[in-house]
Amino acid sequence: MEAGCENMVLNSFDGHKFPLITNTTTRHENGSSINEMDFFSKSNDGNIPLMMSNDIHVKEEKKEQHDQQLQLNLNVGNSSLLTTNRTSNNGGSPNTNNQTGHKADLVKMKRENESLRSMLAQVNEKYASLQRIVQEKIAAHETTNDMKTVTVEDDTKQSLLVPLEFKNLNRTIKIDSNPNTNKNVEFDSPKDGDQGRTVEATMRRVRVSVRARSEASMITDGCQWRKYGQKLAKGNPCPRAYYRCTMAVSCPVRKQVQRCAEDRTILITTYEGTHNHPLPESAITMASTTSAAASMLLSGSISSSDHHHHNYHQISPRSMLSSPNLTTTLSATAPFPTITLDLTSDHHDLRQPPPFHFPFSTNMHPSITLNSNSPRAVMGQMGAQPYNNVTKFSSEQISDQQLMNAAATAVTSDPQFMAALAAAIGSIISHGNDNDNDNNFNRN
DNA sequence: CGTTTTTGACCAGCGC
DNA sequence: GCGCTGGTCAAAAACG
Repeated sequence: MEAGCENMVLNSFDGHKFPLITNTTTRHENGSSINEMDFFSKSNDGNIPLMMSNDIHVKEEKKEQHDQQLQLNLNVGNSSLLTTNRTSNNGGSPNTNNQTGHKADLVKMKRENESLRSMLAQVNEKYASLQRIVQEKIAAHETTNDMKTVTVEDDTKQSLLVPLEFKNLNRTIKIDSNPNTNKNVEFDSPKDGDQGRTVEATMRRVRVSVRARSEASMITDGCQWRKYGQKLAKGNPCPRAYYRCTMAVSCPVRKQVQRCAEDRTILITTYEGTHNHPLPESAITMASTTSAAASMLLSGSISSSDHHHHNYHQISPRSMLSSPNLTTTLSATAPFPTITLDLTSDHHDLRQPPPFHFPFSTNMHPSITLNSNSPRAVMGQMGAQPYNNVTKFSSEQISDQQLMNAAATAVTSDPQFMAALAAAIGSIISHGNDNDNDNNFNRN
């Protein structure tokens, strides 16, 4: 990855509110304690990741208002609270009226709570159902795809340790050897027969970048890291720090942390490699998110209509992993294939976190019309130099129905894509389940 | 004293 | 082949 914001990409959570960013303290440079932004962590008393918020909106698109039961808006609780807090100070209402009003409010709140529980239960049911489908698809896929079991010798074991983490790299490598099957991911394809080594190398080379606004020097992702180097990269006055995972002796995962040259409030964290050890719960969200991103990159779920002229992809804004305003850009022309999750936005940073949106609302698919007319606009977002090979999905050109259809097709046609999504969603949902009675997500 | 960070040196890949 | 750059190593320093 070049200095600055090259290969960067995606954009997300625009227009949404994150909960207050929590800062944890971590021993760091110069041995001093530094602030560490923790947007994938849990609250003190709950398990909701910070990517979720006090204002949780799990909604389907407006077009699906007939399915009101899926709408989940925990803001209702706030309104109830406000109602409850009304007092007789204004106008001096009689106590009897107050008591009656309070009782009515309590009843109303109770009903709302029941309603919310019901909605949450339904969401959970749907999620479980989807997960079952995912598992069935994966099982079916694995039995029919003989290529899948050959190249990664420890695939099963690794899946147990780190579910779905870069799981389909083997497929990518295999398919790379067959230009007819997967042209859309063009990187580091092995040209010899040394697949064991190339699998390892490729697993290490696939990168997932996370851009987030933070004054902290590092984001907390649940893993333990040891700094092993620092460099001044060309074109960026901010040094790039190199960390390796120390949760296991031989864990190959590295990460680079650097501030964006164009906007130093943006922290760019680039992950590389696959953990070879069980992850703590607090690390699963980040791991799942990054692995989902990488899986999409490697599975070929993302593709361009013009493979030969566009190998830089931006999926926007309603793609994987999250809010309707998330955009994701893939770079296959960079030295390593890189997908960047951009958690920054012009109007909302992590100090004003957006509400969580159920990521299944829409999706993307290779059949989605591409718009390659505005590469410079994309690069403007990326804060990088103009890049010739940019393909941009234009959400404005795609109707919600098209997106939904595309999503359905993508999900049913690509089990690995489903698995990747399920991993990301699963971690979020499971955390949410653990905490459905507590909406205080703030830490400290 | 063990662990972590710092930082200059070293190495590999790439372009010219 | 040479220089540039990114990435890693490892000895020294710092820290708890």
